[in-house]
Amino acid sequence: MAIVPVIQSAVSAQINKLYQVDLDPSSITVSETKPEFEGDYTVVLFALLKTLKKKPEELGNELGQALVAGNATLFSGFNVIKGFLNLAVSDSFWLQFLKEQYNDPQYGRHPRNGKRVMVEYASPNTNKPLHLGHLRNIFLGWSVAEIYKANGYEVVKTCIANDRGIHICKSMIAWQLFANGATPESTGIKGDHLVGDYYVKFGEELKKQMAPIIEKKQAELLESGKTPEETAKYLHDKKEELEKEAPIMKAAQQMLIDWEAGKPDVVELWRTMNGWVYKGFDETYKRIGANFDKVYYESETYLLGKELVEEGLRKKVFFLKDDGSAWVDLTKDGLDEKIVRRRDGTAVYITQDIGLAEVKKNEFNCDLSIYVVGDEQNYHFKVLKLICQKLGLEGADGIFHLSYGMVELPTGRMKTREGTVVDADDILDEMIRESELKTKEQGKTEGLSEEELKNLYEIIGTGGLKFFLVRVDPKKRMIFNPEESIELHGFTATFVQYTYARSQSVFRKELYTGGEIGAELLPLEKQLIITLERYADIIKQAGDEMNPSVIAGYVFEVAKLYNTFYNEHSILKAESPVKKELRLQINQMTAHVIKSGMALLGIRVPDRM
RNA sequence: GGACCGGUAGCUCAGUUGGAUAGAGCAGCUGCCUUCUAAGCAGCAGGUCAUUGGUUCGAAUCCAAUCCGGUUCACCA
Repeated sequence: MAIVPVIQSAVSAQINKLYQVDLDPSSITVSETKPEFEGDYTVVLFALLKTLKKKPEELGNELGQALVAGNATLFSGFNVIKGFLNLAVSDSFWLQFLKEQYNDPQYGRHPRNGKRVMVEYASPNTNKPLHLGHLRNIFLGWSVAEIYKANGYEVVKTCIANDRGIHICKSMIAWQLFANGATPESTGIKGDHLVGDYYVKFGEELKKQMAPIIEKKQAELLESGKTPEETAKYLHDKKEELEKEAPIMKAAQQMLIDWEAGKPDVVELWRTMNGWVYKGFDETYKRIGANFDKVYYESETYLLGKELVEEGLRKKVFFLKDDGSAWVDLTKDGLDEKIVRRRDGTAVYITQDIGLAEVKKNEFNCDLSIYVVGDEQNYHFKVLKLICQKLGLEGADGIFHLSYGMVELPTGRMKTREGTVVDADDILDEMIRESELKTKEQGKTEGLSEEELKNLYEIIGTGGLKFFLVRVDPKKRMIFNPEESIELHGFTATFVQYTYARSQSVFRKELYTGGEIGAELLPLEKQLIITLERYADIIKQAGDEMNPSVIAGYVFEVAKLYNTFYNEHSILKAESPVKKELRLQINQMTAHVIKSGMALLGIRVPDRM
């Protein structure tokens, strides 16, 4: 059992004994004592003063004495400063804890709880390669899934491939017009990039075709007496409408219609080009360790939800407007009216999502269904959950949108049009190249084979990127500074990995035996054990908050403290054999927690670097 | 205009149901390798916690208002 609840119970019990007052143990504030004070844990007394009708000093002293007397194996002393009761936990407690846990490979993980959770993440469009924003999504989603496993859940990782729609048709048209039959094989270009290139090509061609159309419209407007400002505004507002006049846009829209009609050559091309993209994605997924238990394809789900609209109309959750479109009124919930079926009878995005939510529930029956999607869709998911609840769908309450902020560059948002989008493969390559450079500079890898070296560069490079993207609170938008991301000092994966490698270098010389570890702890030894003790709690917190940055911060804290300890006390040249064994066990437990914590972030740690 | 999110050191970020003198990293400055890995350690310096008011033993944290930034409110996905 974790120590904080133990202390809370002890405090609660002593208060009951002393003052005959019943307090819920979890209501008692217990925190780690700040380093500038003596003691290990602090009970904050202020909140108790009123109910117990005591002065702070008085209560602190009475309670402190009772706690030490009543729990001799746990507490070794106390002091009271203002309203804070500082308790010293006896060394024997920590030594016992270390003895039991130092070599447990499952340490920190929680037992199975019988619950099942689905995590949907990544979910790319199939018309262009992955970029930095996807990476934040993927690292986050994958990590949250692992954190849920560590919290005792069974996890189903899913992905929805947005494989149909106007976006892919744009790539297809451009490919037909300009590619001369180019394929990934014939060009040597990775499939997702090749398809993406034609998506860009489409945009360029559209721009070309738009120039005369805009010019003509502009002349018309000015001639009809509009001011230049009015004209500019009109052109801006009606941009999309005007684009529909361009031949290449018309062709793309026709292609979408043909696709929905199942026109064989269109479907064939669609299949081929999506195939290239998937192959490209798979390569990227593989190098970053992303994986899915189940992939849904929008082309198979986009017609879902239509019966649910009928059902919603029957249940009066939805209503019809005069033109035949179906809506839901969410104004009472503080939102707006939202369309769920178009005038022409076709489903909209939200309708598909309602249908897919039902399919997911039927197929996997998860208690919780997490969607890792950017915060620009906050409104959408609020609506989705609300509609599912109103429809009375099973699992509606389990829908949770794990919303994360956009990744920006120091120069601002990434923009396709300005070519500032950071490509996932490019940035990974760069990180790995950089780690190779720095590793060679360090010159500590003598004796490793070519393959081991290549593996090492990858561990450091991809690990660095993952850590960088996952170390900040998901909710917040973050700034990606390329120079900072390849940094190897401070709050980085490399620092933590290096710390692990250090611990392993000790074990290459000598291993723990499981023998005697003595009866006393030096301050740094104790501090490290106290920090390691928090690991299970950290895993729980990260799960409750769906927040991997909790793990990242913790692992960094452990590494920092270990380095201080390592610098201050020699392990192999300890003062006595007992001390050596103690430190070897601390070394082992620290190494395990670092490795395990990093694994929850999808980051591997090397034995040497 | 409505809804939601954010504003903490020069920069990037932490800050547990409100608790002691608000913490890290980077950048800057000063020391420490004949030692288990210096990709490290120790130290110095750096703050109007956006602003104003309120709640109370106590507020970066809760409430209200204001300012600034972002997202969203499509018969797009």
